[in-house]
Amino acid sequence: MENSQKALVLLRQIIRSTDMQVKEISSRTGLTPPQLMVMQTLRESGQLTSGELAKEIVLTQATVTSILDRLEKKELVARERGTNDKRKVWVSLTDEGADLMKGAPTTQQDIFLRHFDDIQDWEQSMVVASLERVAFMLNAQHLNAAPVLDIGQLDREQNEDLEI
Amino acid sequence: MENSQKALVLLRQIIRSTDMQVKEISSRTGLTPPQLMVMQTLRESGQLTSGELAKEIVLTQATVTSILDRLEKKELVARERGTNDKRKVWVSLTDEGADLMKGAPTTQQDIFLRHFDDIQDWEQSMVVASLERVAFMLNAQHLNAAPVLDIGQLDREQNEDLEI
DNA sequence: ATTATTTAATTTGTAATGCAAACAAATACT
DNA sequence: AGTATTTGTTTGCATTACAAATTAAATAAT
Repeated sequence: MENSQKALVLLRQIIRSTDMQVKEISSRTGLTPPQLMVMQTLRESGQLTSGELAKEIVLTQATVTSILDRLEKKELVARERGTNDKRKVWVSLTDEGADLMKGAPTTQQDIFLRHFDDIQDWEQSMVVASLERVAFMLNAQHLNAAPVLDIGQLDREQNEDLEI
Repeated sequence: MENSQKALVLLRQIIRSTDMQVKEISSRTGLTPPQLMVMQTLRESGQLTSGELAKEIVLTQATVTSILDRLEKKELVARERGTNDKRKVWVSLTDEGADLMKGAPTTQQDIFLRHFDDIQDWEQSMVVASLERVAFMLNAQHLNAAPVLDIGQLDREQNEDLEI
């Protein structure tokens, strides 16, 4: 098999594997995948406004609002109106929410890290370098998307958005 | 930053990038992500029964049924009752559906491949080896989490190639 | 052969995403 | 002041996703 084909198959395996882990952690915590994503983001970033949260996980504000409604009802997150700018709504994990996230959710990373730490130093560097390569190729692909595709469909898609 | 942390961040980038590409292709083809996944699977595997399809994309039959309902209404897939075993329902792309999938959907791979082909041979090998490493680490992690996965399935899936 | 069990897919009912559009409130701009 | 923009919510709608119940067909058991 070609190297390129191998790479694609492996990528798909990685994606799928990660996806299934997300589902597993979700069911273990009693959260849906989007809810889990919100919780993880909050754990990492601490306090965020609803809008920042939406941007971070690439969903509409409306969608995030409804997700937060349910998490708030479960008392896993708390909303607090900004005192300075009263339009803003600051969202954070409650103690209960932080507790929940302390348990299962890290396991995904933990087990990966345990394996990762087991391999040789040079191999770690190799893996990182390769992932950088792949990320770049995928990312370039995203930034390039419109010009190359040009399926003649509707929009022209200006690609000014850069991130990393 | 630690190698392991770098690896995790990169992995997340890769996942996110892929996710956004899926969304992009979806909106371009006028399909939802799950619908796209069904279409892609059908394009690859040709004719499948509803149940095989569900297993392949890891969703319930009930869910697949409703997705197929909509794809059938758009005349992108066709359902045909099995003549031999009349319980089975064979699903396949219509000409229209195949046409739609001929356009954008492959581009994801195409652009990646173009970049991939550009890099040196030794680097390709390195990337593949690294992805194998990562896939293994993620996989082991998954197998750890869900101890035993239904042995009955393995019997039935002797013809299946890459399933984890 | 008749009954029971299993298999394959659908139907039903319910919760949750996800978005666009409309909306309200606070802030910024001129 | 008066208008525009930002921030978040609400509303309405299509879709996903699943469990449980259901239908129909095939297979097993007695």
